[in-house]
Amino acid sequence: MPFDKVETTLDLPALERQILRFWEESQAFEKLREKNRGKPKWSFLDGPITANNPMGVHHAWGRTYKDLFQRFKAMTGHELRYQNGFDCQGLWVEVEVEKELGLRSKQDIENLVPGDKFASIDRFVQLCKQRVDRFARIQTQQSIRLGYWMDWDREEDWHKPPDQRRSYYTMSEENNYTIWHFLKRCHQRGLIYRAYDAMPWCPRCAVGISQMEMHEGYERVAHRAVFVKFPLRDRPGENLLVWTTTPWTLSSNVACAVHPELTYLKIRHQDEFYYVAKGAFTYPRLEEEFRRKEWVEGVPKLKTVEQMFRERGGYEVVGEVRGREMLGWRYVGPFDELPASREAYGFPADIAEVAKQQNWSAAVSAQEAHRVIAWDAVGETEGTGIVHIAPGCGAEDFELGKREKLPPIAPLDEQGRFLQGVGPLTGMLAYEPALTERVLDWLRHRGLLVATELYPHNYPHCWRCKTELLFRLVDEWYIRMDWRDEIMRVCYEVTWIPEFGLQRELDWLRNMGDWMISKKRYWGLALPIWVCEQCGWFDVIGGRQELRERAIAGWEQFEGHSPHRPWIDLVKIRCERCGGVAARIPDVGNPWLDAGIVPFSTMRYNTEFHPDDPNRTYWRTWFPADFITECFPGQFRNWFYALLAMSTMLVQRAPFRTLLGHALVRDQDGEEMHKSKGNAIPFEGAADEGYSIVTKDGRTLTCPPMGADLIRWMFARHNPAVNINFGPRPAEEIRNQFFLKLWNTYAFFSNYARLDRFDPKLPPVPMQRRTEMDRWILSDLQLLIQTARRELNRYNAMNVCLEVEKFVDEKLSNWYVRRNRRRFWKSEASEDKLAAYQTLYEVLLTLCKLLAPIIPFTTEAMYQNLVVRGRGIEDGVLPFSVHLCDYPEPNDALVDPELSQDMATVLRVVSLGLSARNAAKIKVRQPLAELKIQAAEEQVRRAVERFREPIVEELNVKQLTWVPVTEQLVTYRVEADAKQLGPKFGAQFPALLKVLSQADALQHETWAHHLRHGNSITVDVGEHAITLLPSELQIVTQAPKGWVAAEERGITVLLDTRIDTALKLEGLARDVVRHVQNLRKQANLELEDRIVLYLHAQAPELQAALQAHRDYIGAETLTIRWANQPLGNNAASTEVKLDGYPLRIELQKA
RNA sequence: GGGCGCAUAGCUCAGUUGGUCAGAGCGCAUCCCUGAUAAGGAUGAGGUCGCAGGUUCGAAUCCUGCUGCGCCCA
Repeated sequence: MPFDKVETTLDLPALERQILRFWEESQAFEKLREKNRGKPKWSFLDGPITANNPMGVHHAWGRTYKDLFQRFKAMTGHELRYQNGFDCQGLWVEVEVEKELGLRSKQDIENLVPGDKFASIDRFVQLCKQRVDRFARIQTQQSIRLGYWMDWDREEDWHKPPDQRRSYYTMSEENNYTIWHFLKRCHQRGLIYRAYDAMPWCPRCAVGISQMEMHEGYERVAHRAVFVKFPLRDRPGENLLVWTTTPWTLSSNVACAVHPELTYLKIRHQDEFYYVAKGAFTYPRLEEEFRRKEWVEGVPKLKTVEQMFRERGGYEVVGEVRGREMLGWRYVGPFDELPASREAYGFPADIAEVAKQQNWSAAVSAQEAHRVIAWDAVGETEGTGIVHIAPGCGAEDFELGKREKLPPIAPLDEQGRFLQGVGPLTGMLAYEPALTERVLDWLRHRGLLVATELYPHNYPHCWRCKTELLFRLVDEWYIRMDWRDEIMRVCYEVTWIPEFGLQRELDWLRNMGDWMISKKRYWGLALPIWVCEQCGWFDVIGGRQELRERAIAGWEQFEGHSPHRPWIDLVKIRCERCGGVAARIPDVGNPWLDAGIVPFSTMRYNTEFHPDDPNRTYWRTWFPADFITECFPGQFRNWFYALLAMSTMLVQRAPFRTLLGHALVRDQDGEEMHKSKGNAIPFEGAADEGYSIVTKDGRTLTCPPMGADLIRWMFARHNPAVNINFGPRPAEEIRNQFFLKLWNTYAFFSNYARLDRFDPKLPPVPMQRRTEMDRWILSDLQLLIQTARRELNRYNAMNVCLEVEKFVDEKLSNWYVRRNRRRFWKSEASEDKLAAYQTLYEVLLTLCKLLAPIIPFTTEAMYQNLVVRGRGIEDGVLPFSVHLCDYPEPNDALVDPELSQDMATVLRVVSLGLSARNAAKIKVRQPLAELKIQAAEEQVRRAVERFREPIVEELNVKQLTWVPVTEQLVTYRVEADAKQLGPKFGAQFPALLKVLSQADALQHETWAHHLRHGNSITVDVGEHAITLLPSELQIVTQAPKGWVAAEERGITVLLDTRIDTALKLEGLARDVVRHVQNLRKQANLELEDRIVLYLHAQAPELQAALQAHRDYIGAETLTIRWANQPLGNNAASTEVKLDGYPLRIELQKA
């Protein structure tokens, strides 16, 4: 069974496609599951990926970890679940479906089937499900391409409902009903409540935006800001000067706030008086931003308030008043004549009703309530220091309103359109420019408008559709989180990687508000809250069975549908308070509920769905998960939070034991990846198809595919706590630095083993009869196995990869193979050659298994050749795939610490020798007579004696001499650092130099000795004794004439640089060999081809070299016949120059 | 304003029981190799390990304060 020939040009994507077919045909994954069935369990819980778009390359980071640790656990003999998860429900899917259909509003959605809201919602929800299915399929294919082994859905599975598929889907019935169970538990503890708040609202999506979502949508825009006067009621001719960037909210003004401790100016301007904060009056607003160009194109610099008054005819400061003295002043609001300002408890009526019930407001209208109130948050750096308060149009305003018992005016419907009762604004959209103009007209007509300006600021936009947000007073449902201490306790059960994860999670838990769980949308968890329209009673339903039992209407129509809108909305239950009919609230749920329940919903916790396992045996087996891993930014308040909160509520335990968080993927220059910037990399592009990116300087760069293994390695070798800079440049680096070295070492082995018909099944050469080099590489290999096992068990892939890179590069490729090439090249079979093959074979095979979890394709390809082709598995001893192998165990008998240490020393000595050659500018091909080595440590001597031969060969010297420390090898001189000492001593410096240069050798040695021990020296210059610091002097090593020295950390080497004729000729011969080899290659000869060679030179020196080293040249170049005459036209030929002398080379295959 | 994290060579980053740890890669310089070849190798220059204190025989590593940056929260 010969080994296959291995090409040294590695086409990773092509190789991977081949391996994917092999796995598919050989059922490798299924065989692996069979192999591990019944073994100890290792429970991995997949965080669901949002099935809304194709995966980007950034998803591959987490998925690399997921796969590699699962594979590692499989190879160490564990049974796993291999269940992937898809996140299905939520606004993000809705928005994409809307885009596809060209829908612009909720009205459009509800009119998908014209005139039939129920059918429209049904259709929309179906389309959302279909989109999820579409992208779940795509992501499945992509994940398979990454080499991610999971129990993926197959063709037949896609036709089944989500509950019956292999992956889990958060839209499944079991998932939704299990959340109901959780919410019911919350309700039983009295934690579910409904509350009103003035919250950010997207008028296009007609939905509330949570604080967290709002952070994602800030953009700098310029708004028309207005200065408006509010006439004071009991002070004729006097006005408050108010400023706002949202003129539409003036329609809902109820109060004005001042800071009680600020000083306010009273200003006379055109026979009227204005109040404005003293600091605000002259404050250079946004000057810093203007200077830093954090600005909006085309917007002029802002004026100070003072400047505006001056431009409008001047002003005069006539007095000062403290904010606290202004409290309670009553004023006339700009829209007081409209009905909305005249309703007691506020506007519109339903809000007023709530305000009355909840005691937010006194029994007054906005018009009656107008007054100056105190607020500590009022500042002087924007506006006028007098803040207009509209409790129906801002979160802080709403809080203030409740404190002051002010009636809220909430003038907008859910699309941001003004309701009836707001006069000329009625029917207009709050965010349309025409509305602002109408407000300005209204103010102008009444003489209230003092000035307008364009004001640039960061304003929140909808994170999905980019529409500017408004603030609306709406009711939402919440889970009260006053049981946060319970969750915090549970956090300590978890091993957090990185460790600071615990602190972050605790910090979030300490500071988070109540959990808003409702969204006024269509596609998502149907919140199981039924409300009585008569009396306001509500209850939470805990599952399908309970709903069926309590349904008084609609169950028949609903039955057979998943618990989604609109069907679930048909089911009514009995109000237990008044006996009326309770209907489900139309809201859908927060998607983090969907993802947070999965430790229960995917593990047969819900006995309604698993009547065959009433004691939850399965759940007890797999809960809690041993391991989860996700991208951490954001997840401390999202998935991790939801998991911990829900599990704490249900079972008072953490649902996972270890959490590995990783940071973000950036482009190769450290910039955030964005499709619009052109620097984002699609997954297929990186893995398989090639891709292009736009670089920092705007050029488009077309890049070849990396292959999945290269992607995986780049992620695996990175520190998970730090953002990764990902792109073609680092990919190329890693490819050359690691992949090609591993691959070419493997190719080297395979190709020679093939020629030699090496049989891996031969009895092993005993260790005592292997070379020290063999035993060394095997020893270090055991240490590598130890490291890999230890670090993977700690979920630290980076340490494994970095150690492996070092091993492959420094030890295996650049030392072991390089030093041992000739053992493989020898033509005769010998025990030494067999030992070399067996050693390298074991190293490569072990590396295969060691790395199989990280780079499953490359290692499989290597394994197929090394084992299946090269050894044969027909005896059934060895598995047919590397992934069915056991993970390597270190063999302590092969560990030899002394040997490892000695080899490390040898590498240092060689490096020193090369340094010396470099200093002498003599290339390694030129042999030299002698190398002397000196060191104090006995261990160095042992190492040098032990590895005399490789050192001699590597440094190409004829003789290696050990020199005891008692013998003087080099001399030291001390030289002044003129840059430091010149300025220090000035005119004295030349004298100092003279003293140093005239001191004798012994004196210099003594000084050097002191300095080397970090001590200062004292020098007499004229009549002064000068103290010199080690940093001010340099120690110069001086070698004897004809020698060159190098020294480092207690080891000194001395190289004889004198080249006599014999050495010269040998050097020339080596050059000849090199040129012949070059020509062989040009002639496309195979490694093993024998040749006829013709060499011709005129120069006597060259002739002498050819003659003296004829046998050597012949042996090196596989020459079996020497030609005395030129070989003619069929031969490959060339003319080269050696040391300036021409040499003619001709050769042909023998 | 509070929390968390980061700060090591021009760039990107390794460096956990505090003791040859001052490192790697890229870039740069000089050179080598030319059967790993649209690769590879060697050598070299380059850092007060953010700043200031403290603990210790000894600190890049532990503690405190400060500065700067990032993220989160208010």
